[in-house]
Amino acid sequence: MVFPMTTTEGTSQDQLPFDVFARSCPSRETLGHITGRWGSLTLGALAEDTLRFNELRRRVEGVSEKMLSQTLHALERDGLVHREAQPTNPPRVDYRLTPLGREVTERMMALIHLVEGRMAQVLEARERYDAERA
Amino acid sequence: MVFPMTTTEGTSQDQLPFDVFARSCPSRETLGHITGRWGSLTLGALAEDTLRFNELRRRVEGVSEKMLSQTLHALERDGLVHREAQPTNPPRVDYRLTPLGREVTERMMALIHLVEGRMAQVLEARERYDAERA
DNA sequence: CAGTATCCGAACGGATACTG
DNA sequence: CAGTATCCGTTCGGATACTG
Repeated sequence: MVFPMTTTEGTSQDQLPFDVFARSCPSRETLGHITGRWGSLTLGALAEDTLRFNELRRRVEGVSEKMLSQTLHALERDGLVHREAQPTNPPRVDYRLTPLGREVTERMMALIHLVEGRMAQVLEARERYDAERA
Repeated sequence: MVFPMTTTEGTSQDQLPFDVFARSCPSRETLGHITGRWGSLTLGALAEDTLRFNELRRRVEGVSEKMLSQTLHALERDGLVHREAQPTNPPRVDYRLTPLGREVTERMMALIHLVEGRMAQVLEARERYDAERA
């Protein structure tokens, strides 16, 4: 299957042109940016607020400058995050979700909240699993 | 903050005991298994069907035996996937989602479908981004 | 403040060979 | 078929130092 680099308007095929299960579909890369170790947390941190670089660093505990920078670049390039630099001194840069980013983050937060809410169950499952092969 | 290793029933605190934004909250690890490179696709593959090991390998294009095995173990330990081995020859092992796994996968698929449906927009954003610094 | 550049160890992950 | 074991290159990612 070939993945179009432009929109598919004008075509009338029923099957979706993008499929994350396909090895080289670009949607897999974008899903990677969103679900990656720092991607999901960065989007989540921006879910409620516009934040500055170091505010993000504090909110996403454990992320390094390098990784946060990389993550933001990837999300900005994919059109999920908007970067706005004020030409002041000291510099001030605000990051916020784009409309597309908000859609994506809504679903990601639904997943995150479910996981947080079911962690007790997960920890029980782990104990059972570990006990069975002890 | 200390994360409880048991359920929190009986407490009446308003704040959630688990928080993925906290550096050492175990929910971050589980979210990692779910959103990891192969975790999301493995769950997605099991969304509709019970599948055998090699069926999964074919469905999740590009995954190696090693990674699929690791991924399934992690998901099984977290109580998201159930493994059922028939003691036949040749061996037959079926993997299917647990009820918890189905809840998680529902949300993950909502995210995946959104991303697939918005990829044209993402690719446009990338072209704009790349053009601006060419 | 908001990053970039470099170094370097750790973890990821693919290929291959092997086992029950 | 359903895995495990090993090798080994690639990438991830943290610490540190530096720039505008």
